[in-house]
Amino acid sequence: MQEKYAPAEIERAAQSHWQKTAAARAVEDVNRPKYYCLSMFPYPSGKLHMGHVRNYTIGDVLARYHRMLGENVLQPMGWDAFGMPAENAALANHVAPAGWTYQNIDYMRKQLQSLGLSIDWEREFATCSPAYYRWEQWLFTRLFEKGLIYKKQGTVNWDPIDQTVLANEQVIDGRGWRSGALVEKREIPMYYMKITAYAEELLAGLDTLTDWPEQVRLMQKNWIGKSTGVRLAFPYEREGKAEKLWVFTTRADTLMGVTFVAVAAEHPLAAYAAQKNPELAAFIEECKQGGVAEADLATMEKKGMPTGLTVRHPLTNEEVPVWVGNYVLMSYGEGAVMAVPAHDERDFAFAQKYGLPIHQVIGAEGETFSLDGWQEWYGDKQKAVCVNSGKYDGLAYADAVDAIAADLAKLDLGEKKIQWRLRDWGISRQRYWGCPIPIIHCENCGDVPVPDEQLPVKLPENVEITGAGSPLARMPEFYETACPKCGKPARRETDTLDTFVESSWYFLRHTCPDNENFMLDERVNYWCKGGIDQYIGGIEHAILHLLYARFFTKLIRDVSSVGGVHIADEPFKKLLTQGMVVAPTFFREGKDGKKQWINPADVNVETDERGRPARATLKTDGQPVTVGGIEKMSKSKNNGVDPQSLIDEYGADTARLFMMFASPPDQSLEWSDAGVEGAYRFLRRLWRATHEHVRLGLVKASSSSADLPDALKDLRRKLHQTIAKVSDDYGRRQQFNTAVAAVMELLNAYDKTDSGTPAARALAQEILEAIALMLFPIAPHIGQALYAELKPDADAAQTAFPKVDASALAQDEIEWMIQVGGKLRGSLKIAASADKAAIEAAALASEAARKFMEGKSAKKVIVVPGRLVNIVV
RNA sequence: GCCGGGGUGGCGGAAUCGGUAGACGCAGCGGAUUCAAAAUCCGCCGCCGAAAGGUGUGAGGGUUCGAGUCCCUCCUCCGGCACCA
Repeated sequence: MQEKYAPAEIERAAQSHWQKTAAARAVEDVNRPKYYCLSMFPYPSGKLHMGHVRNYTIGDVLARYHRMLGENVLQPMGWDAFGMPAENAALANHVAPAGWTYQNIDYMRKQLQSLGLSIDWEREFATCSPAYYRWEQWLFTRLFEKGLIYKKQGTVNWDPIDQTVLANEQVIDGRGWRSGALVEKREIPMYYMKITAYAEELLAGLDTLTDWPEQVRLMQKNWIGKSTGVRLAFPYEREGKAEKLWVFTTRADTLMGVTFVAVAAEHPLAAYAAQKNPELAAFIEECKQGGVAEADLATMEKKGMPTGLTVRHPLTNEEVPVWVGNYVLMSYGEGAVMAVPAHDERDFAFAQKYGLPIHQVIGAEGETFSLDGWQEWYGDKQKAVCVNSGKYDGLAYADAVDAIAADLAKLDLGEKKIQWRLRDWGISRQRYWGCPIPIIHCENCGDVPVPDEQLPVKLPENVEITGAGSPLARMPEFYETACPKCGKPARRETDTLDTFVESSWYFLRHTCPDNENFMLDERVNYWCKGGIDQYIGGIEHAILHLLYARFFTKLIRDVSSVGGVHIADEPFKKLLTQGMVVAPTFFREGKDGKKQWINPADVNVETDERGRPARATLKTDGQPVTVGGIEKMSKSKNNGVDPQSLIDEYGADTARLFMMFASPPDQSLEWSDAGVEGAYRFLRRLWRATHEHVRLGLVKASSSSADLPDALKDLRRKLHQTIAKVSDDYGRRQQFNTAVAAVMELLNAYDKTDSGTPAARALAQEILEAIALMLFPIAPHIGQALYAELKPDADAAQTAFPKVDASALAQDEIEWMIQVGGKLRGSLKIAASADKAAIEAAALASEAARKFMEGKSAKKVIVVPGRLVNIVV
């Protein structure tokens, strides 16, 4: 055995050994329990960052651990290869998005392989390959035929200078990121997926996902947002004709307090009123300014203008003025709301601003209402009752809603209704680097799906990106085609699909990536039975990606033409949401006011007393740069830290070990390489300990504590406690930092114990073998190498995880903590066989108790089994 | 604005079901080894205090024999908000 730990050498050897033995190759085998372990696939942005290392190391730890438990493990990898960054890179560097993407994939694959991940690379694919997206197009046409995909108008961000649609990310402070122009909302036709048809099932399914973090289930529940309320109408006359203005409310009990109605700027009634009202038309035009992101809409100043129109209150027939409000969302409910300023914060602020009346209709007997305290009347639905509401006075929330809904129903002006916050999913993108939408527009036949035999609709790969509009719309050779139905000249759709579509089903395709005839085959039945056993990915995907993936799983299940395969209701049985790796951001503002983001590696940073970056200068010119926030590592903020230098300097095992040791996986982690040295030191120390043992000669490992002297008995107990702890941390808890700490403690204890006797050498053999195997999931190369030295004929990658010897855990004495009045005052060793009375007596007689009870008698003695005794005086 | 999560020594973090706060590691300090350095090894290390002891988990309040953990109010940071992925 080599004396020095040489990571580069042993990592090369281990990786070539695993390749030779096909250690990570997954083969269907119905006789073994399967374990499909999947990490969210990366976008090929160029280089790995620390978030990737964290994500894929966690996945590999679980995959390797479960292999050691004897399960048939599948751990695949792919590339989420369509997306905006490729087009941005194309613009900046005059390269084709396809070439840029494939280059990135090649580089990042090498980086992943250098980490020693036990991935079955035979199942790799990139979503930008026609072999993958043809099945996405195929599914699109099936869903289109079933009406689960349909066309309607949608609102997008429009850059009037670049004449192009912008993503929300490309709208900065209401302006286009490249042109600087004020962004406008614009309505265009788009395809939508009817996710709302599955709202009820997506909500109910959350209750079955017991191995998902509660946090994620809660966020999805709130996102789907089921609320029960009343859809009701305010009647009015328009040019002599009776019309109804519909609104939705969850607070029908406040209907008698309505003092105005507000409609969205895009509402037809607003447009009608604006015809004879230039001022209102100007206001509606103003509302079009700015982007469509909800965070911006919700935080902007609430503005409104009266339309001059009135509607009639459905129950009192009183006139109610109609306003246009910029805070009313056309996309939720009816695009119109009834306003009850006395009992809604937003309505109250609006009424105050524009001098609209405020009528209290909720209260409690004997209490009075003042404008300052209006919130008190809103909050508690349980206690509140109707007041100033005529026949509804005295009714509590639920009764009032029922009574009012019943009266509205009699008038044909309303009914109870379930309302969802969830909206249908707009999947059209006016972009090039995505999956072409397989539709042909024919003047005679309308929107015709591309027939199966014409799939895939291939995306031309050699194109020039100009930043203005979609290149496909300028390529007659792409869009000029014939109608599949009537054969007349027709125009191919030039929009592409939202890239979330690719990531909504890739996990199924990994089971059968080579099938050229079907989207999926029976292999999916094996690997995905009961769902993918473990899914690992960033918490930032808690809602959108995970919801869309759940939705797609149900869609594919329900498309009967995907024959012979049985898809589970839910795709991911167990979910581990990784916390983000965050890092400080730095930037300089260019002459045009645009931010140029600078990588943390390129600046020198001064920190304040709280350790946060306060000032920074660019290394190349020594001049200051602006310090931004601490944010998740991303390409757009250029704050990703490349792990390659870490791997080059210390090896993959140290990088992996440090990443796992730095913090629990679900917690966000502010990147710092302080402490990498400690991980490396630990591996070196372990190497040295093993080398010393091997030098003295291999022996048979001990297997019992029966004849060991006390010191060795204690050490062997520590070993088996550690095996129990590490198994629990890998398996149930999925918390790897504490598993590493436990192994470190074991090595510390091992180092402190004398090792001369044959019994000690046998125990050393047992301990070192166990450490090599326990560390194998996290640091597989050194685990492989050390185990081979300790057991020359064995292969760690083919060896079971160490088992706990329960008899080694037995203890003669237990140390009890002694508390007096809840404060720790001492400790006491008592025989493990002592009963409760004996423990109480011993505690009361202890020196700590005597000293701190000050002669008072014990009022109560609390014994917490195996832990402490609290004497209450 | 809305939804979700976090805040514990100089730093990363531990404390798993309400029961020893600070495991493990980093940094620091003192020592050994060395011609010297690196590496390694030993010891110390929340704060106040000479000690006894007191105090301490973002702030304030509460429940409990006992609270980092449960409840209420607030501050602050991070993620998501439907076209970043």
